Amino acid sequence: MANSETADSPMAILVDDDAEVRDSLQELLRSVGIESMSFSSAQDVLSAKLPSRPGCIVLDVRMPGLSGIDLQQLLAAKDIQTPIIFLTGHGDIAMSVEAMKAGALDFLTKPVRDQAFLDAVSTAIATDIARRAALAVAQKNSALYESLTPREREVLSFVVSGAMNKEIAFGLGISEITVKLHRSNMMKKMNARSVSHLFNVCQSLPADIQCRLRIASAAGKPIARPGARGHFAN
Amino acid sequence: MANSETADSPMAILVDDDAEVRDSLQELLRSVGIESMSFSSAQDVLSAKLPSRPGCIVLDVRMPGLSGIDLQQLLAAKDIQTPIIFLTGHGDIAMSVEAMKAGALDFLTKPVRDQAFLDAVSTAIATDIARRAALAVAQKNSALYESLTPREREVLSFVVSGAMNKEIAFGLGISEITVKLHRSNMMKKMNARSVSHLFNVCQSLPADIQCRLRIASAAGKPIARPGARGHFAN
DNA sequence: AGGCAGCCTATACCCAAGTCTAGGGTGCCT
DNA sequence: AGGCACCCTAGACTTGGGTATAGGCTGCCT
Repeated sequence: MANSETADSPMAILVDDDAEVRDSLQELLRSVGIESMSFSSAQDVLSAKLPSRPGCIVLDVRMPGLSGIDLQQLLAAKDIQTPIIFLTGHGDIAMSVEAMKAGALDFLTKPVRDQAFLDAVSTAIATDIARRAALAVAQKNSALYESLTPREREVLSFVVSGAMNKEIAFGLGISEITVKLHRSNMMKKMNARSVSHLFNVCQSLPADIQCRLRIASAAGKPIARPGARGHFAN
Repeated sequence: MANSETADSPMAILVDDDAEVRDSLQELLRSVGIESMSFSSAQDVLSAKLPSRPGCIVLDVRMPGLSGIDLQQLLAAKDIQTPIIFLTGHGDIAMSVEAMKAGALDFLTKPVRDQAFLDAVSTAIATDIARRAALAVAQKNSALYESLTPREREVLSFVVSGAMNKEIAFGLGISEITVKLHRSNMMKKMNARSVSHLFNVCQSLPADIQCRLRIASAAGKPIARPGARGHFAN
């Protein structure tokens, strides 16, 4: 039926060693219009090229070879953050708690009520759509940041920390006018019209870059300061 | 032993209907220098005045009257966000998953290994310390925000959205010079030296206030704009 | 050797932001 | 009626940020 949309329609990934389970779940998902693909082992998932579509991964825990829990960790190590739902007949509390702490979105037990399963999958897909949207923004902005020269990045650090041009100039040991140049170029590259916009762009930047920003700007210390520069005092 | 420190030392709260369990856990915690108080029912916790110290709540699930799960929800409703650890002999996977989804930090089963219990409590306490630190900052900044007049709050919204004074003036239907006045007063009250600092202050503001900011500033739209004002173009 | 990117500097000018002073209006509380 | 908080406005001025133009330096690639 619905097959023409290989684009961005959600895709559930089922991993279970029991073919019967896979088929019935796929059928169930198809009945509500959710496409799915299935694997019979964790290894198959790792070696397969997963589609870059919003979706979720439904994992059995006990399988020959790698367990579902193992796969969860391996996927995390590969930085694959597609939401994971566990679905198992052989689990215990400790296992479910570990899985949840490791970021699983849900942990269902077989036999599962159809509606409970569909709800979990829907929630997971919605989560993934939101996650991917945020990721897309982060990557776009990350590319902007990468286009900056070293100097421009230093200036950026100072700017987001609230330093004035003259402070930046002092901090970098260059003239204020040069700071203006770098700053101006940086703002253009970051596609920011004002400091506020710059902040918004920086906000949705990968965590590692944000760290670099804060560390670098530690020199330019902001925060408080009662009678700083004849401004507020008086 | 350690009793003189009623100040900010951590305090675990144990809730279990079994006096023997309570006593042995308290003893265990005392052995590693963690103070604790215990309750025999969920009702007692709700009616008691909980100490405002960093800590965690250790909850049995099955108790006469309100269950641990019930108590978790009631505490959440009362906006008490002290980390919760479940410790139960009568749980199932569904229950543990629901508890974890509802924000529980851990879900242990009796009999519990001493070390596992202590680890969970330590982690929870550390979490709470961090949470409370963040909360303290949020409350301080929230107080700053509350001290603003309605006009100043409107101006703040525009400022964080990157609007220029003249845009703010147009948006509010007042003169640019009045905007400067409000803006200046607002910056002083918010204890911010620059737009960047203002942003940092706003960042650590309660979520509800941040919402108000964004909604209000939706009028002043930021983002992109190729040839906006003769600046970049040319 | 020439071209290019990145870095630094300078002068000059414009505009946006912030301050100071000095007013006028409203509504609320005592 | 006076005091106060909040809101609005104006003119004159200072400072900070941004642009344009114009130049010199290094190092890398072709």
